[in-house]
Parts: sequence; structure tokens; C-alpha cells
Amino acid sequence: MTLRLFDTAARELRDLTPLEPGRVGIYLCGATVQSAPHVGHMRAAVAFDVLVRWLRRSGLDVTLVRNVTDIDDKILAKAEAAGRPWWAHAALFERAFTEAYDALGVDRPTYEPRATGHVTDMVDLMERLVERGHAYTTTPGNVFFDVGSYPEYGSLTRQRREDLQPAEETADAHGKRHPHDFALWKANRPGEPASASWPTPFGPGRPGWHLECSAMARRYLGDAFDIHGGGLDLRFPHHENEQAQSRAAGLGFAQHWMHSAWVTQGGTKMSKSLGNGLGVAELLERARPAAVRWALATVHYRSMLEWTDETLVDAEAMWSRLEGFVERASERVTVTSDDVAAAPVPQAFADAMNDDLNVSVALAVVHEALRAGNSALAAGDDAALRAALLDVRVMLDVLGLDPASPTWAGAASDDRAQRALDVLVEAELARRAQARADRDFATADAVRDRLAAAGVVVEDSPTGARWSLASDSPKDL
RNA sequence: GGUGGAGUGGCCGAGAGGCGAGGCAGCGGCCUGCAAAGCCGUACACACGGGUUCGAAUCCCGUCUCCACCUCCA
Repeated sequence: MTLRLFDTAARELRDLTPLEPGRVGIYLCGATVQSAPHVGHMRAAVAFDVLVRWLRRSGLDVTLVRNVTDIDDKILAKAEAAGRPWWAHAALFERAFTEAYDALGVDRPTYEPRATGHVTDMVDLMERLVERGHAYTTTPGNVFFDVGSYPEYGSLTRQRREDLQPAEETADAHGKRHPHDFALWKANRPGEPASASWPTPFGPGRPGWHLECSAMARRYLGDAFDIHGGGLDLRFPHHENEQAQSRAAGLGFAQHWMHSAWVTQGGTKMSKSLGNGLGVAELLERARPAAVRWALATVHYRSMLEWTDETLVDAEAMWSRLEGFVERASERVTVTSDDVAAAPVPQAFADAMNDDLNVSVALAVVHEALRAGNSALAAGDDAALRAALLDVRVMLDVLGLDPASPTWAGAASDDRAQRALDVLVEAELARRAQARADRDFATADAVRDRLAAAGVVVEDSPTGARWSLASDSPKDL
């Protein structure tokens, strides 16, 4: 079974057939680094991270390009308000995004180009468009895409030009001929820093928002490539415009469009303007990174993700359950990271993922393996246990949620404090075991209560007691 | 106004003409000195009104409600 993905342009599931067999090129619209990353940004990043992991697990050689928009109107405005140069502002938040991606286990893209580094590629594209009669220049040095010159305009989102709500019909001060035309290049304007300006044959100025993606996709993925992704809101106008300018320039551009859905609150799209505490930094103070990723990765990418106070609580509970099994199982049988990398996923899981990344059905397969594993653990059947552990880890690895992966494991273990604690707790557990053997349950329970109060959870098993640190339940804001 | 999406049990969430996905919470049981963890079992569904069909949550018609995009936005 081949991978079928929903294609926004076709509005239906389509087989993914790479332009070049065995290789997939993906362009993902990354962040405009104007402010701190929030959970909505991470949702898109995690959704496409799962896609990439699945493609790679399927044996495909994936090139992922995720751009950084480091110059635009908002960056200029916010940098000025913050009293710092625009590039300093951009660098600050680019780093914050990188840290957020890393914290949530999002694999680094193959290339992460910045808009400001690709002005010459943009100029090249604009010259082609002007040559072909799809773009025009104005006296202050703006370059606009002529929407009327391109009959296919609107094909991505099924918009017809005459149906579009005209945006502020002001007689355009910048020389735009038609309200729907969009800027490829913006001439340097009075009041804007000279540093936000690059020399071009059209005059000094800076990139329009859409052009950069067309230019960078072309440079790193070629004139035509397999998948273009981004958040739902980017469909129009951004992706529509990207496609129009690239195709009008004679490029094949994206063969397949994917869009990830919202994080909502109260059924409504969350917005950074609300400042509602969903910044990544805030979330990571409240919950473990893996729990945050669980919450984001286990909902289908095209479904709204309603974020409530329960979200992290549920995610933490589920994650702990899986993590607990992997820990207990790993104490009895050995599965290495190499084993995980090499092993096939269960067929039912593969079928689910191939069906437009149906993580809900895929998770049902994970739970099946989890139950089998826990049963094997109780029965002392090590062969079955190892098989289940391997299955669980391989499947979770596809979701970027293997508890034993270096990303998540070891954060709180193996340091000197941990070893010291282990000696002390084991001594207490020995004392408790003796008390239990003596049928002195008051003492045994006192030991357990004391450990519990210290955040140490004791679990008895046929092979003796084991202990672990209680997982933090998500903190209130 | 145009375009697109959604309404499933207490909650989350798959499915898409007949065999009641899965998870969380609940209830019953097993295990345990008691717990915890785990395992087994289990009640409660398909927005509303018509229709097609032997049979519809799934198809058709209509209605209602919600969301998003058309301006910056993951």
C-alpha cells in the first residue's frame, strides 16, 4: 500500500508519487521570526515532522526545506517598537524557535534558508516574470505580480477573482494596478531603515512576503518538487500567490499541497494576539516536553486540536503509561536503538499511516501492542515481551515519541544525584521488604508513604518492588 | 457575498451501507496484606427532519448549529 495524502489543491486523497523515485522534496513554510513561538506553530512543525519520519521509515530519502522569514513588515515594526535592529529582533526569535523545535523533538530540516540570504534568487524570478508579462514595476521601484495575466490564479483555493472581497479599495499609493495584484518586491519606504534594503535592477527595496518561498523552494528543491506544506491559513493568499508566481515563471512547483489545522480554544482559532499562555516557553514550564509533543502529535493533522486544561493532563497520563511500560520491559529484555531503526512497523500501523497519516488508528495499534506487552510482562514471557517492546518503540518512534530514544530518555537519570537517590531508596525498600516479610504492615506502609511524600512511587511486582519518580502533573498557570 | 471544513457515547476521537476502532473517566472482577501498576469484563453513540434500502452513523434531499479563509497569521 502506498502513501495516500490529502492534497489541498485536488481536495481529495492522492497517492504520493515522487517526481524522482525514492526521493521526496518537501518545502515547509516556517516561521516569521517576529515573536515567540506558540503551540500553534509547534503543531504545524510536529505534524510535518511526523510526515517526514514516516516517509523516512518508508525508505524514502527526504529533503526537507523549512524557511525562516527574517524580514517583513511586522519584524520591522516590532523591532522598532522594541528598540533593536530588525536583524537582532529576527535572530532573537529565530533562536527561540530553534529551541522550541529541539525541545519538542522536531528533527532539524535538511536546509533552513533565510529570506534575506536569497535576494538574488528572487531577482532572478522577478526578471523572468517581468519578461513573461506577469509582473510590472512602478516608479518607486515596487514590483507587482499581475494577477490578471495569469488565468490559473485561484486554482489552489478555488477562488475566482471576481468573488474575492476587495481589500481596501484605496487608490493604491504604491502603484498597484489591480487590488488583487500582490507585491513581489517592496521599494524602500520613507522611515524604514536603510539596512532593510537590498539593491536590485528595480531599485533598492526588500522582498514581498510570497516571493521568498518560491525562490528558496526553487534553489533547494528544483523547479518542481513533491510536497509543499504549511498551516491552514497560508492557503490564501500566501500559497495561492506562491504557486501563481512560480507557475507563471514557468516552473512546475509543488505537486502536492498539505495544510495542518488549528489549535483552538473554545472552538476558536487561538491567536497570539490574545496572549493566552500558550507560548512554548510557558507550556514547557507546566509539562514535560514529551507530553506537549504527545498532545500535538496524536491528533490528526487536519483536525482542529481543541486545547483545554485537560489536554496536558491527558497527554501526561498517556505518555506515562507508555513510558512506564517501556521502562519496566527494558529492565527484563534488551531492545537497542539500532533494533528500533531496523525493525518494520506492524502492518496495521503502516496501513493507518499510509492512509493520510491516520494517527488515531495507528495509536489503536500501539495500545494493542502495549496491552500484549503488559500481559507478557505479567506472565514472564520474555520472548513475547521483547516483541511487544520492539513494536511499541518502533511505532512510537515514527511519532517521535519513543520513550527510550535519546530525545526523551535520560533527562533525569544516570547523573550522580540519581545514583545517590537510588542507594537511599533501595535501602528504604529493603527495610520495607523486611517489614512485609515480618507481616509488620504498619512499618511497610509508613515507608511507602514517606517515599510517596518525597515524590517516589513504589510499585510491587512478583520480582520485588521497583521505584520511580512520580511524574509531575501539569502545573496550573 | 465567495470558498473550504465540522457536528459520533460523560470527555477525546476513528470509521463511512450490515460484523459496535481506540483512549480517558465510570462500574464489576482478577492480582495485592492494603495499595499502586497491570490484566479481564462492561453500560452509555452517531445534530435534526424526511427519503432510498432487506438493512444507514455511513447514500440522497432539506434544516439547524459551529469553525476557518477571502487583511498579518502555523
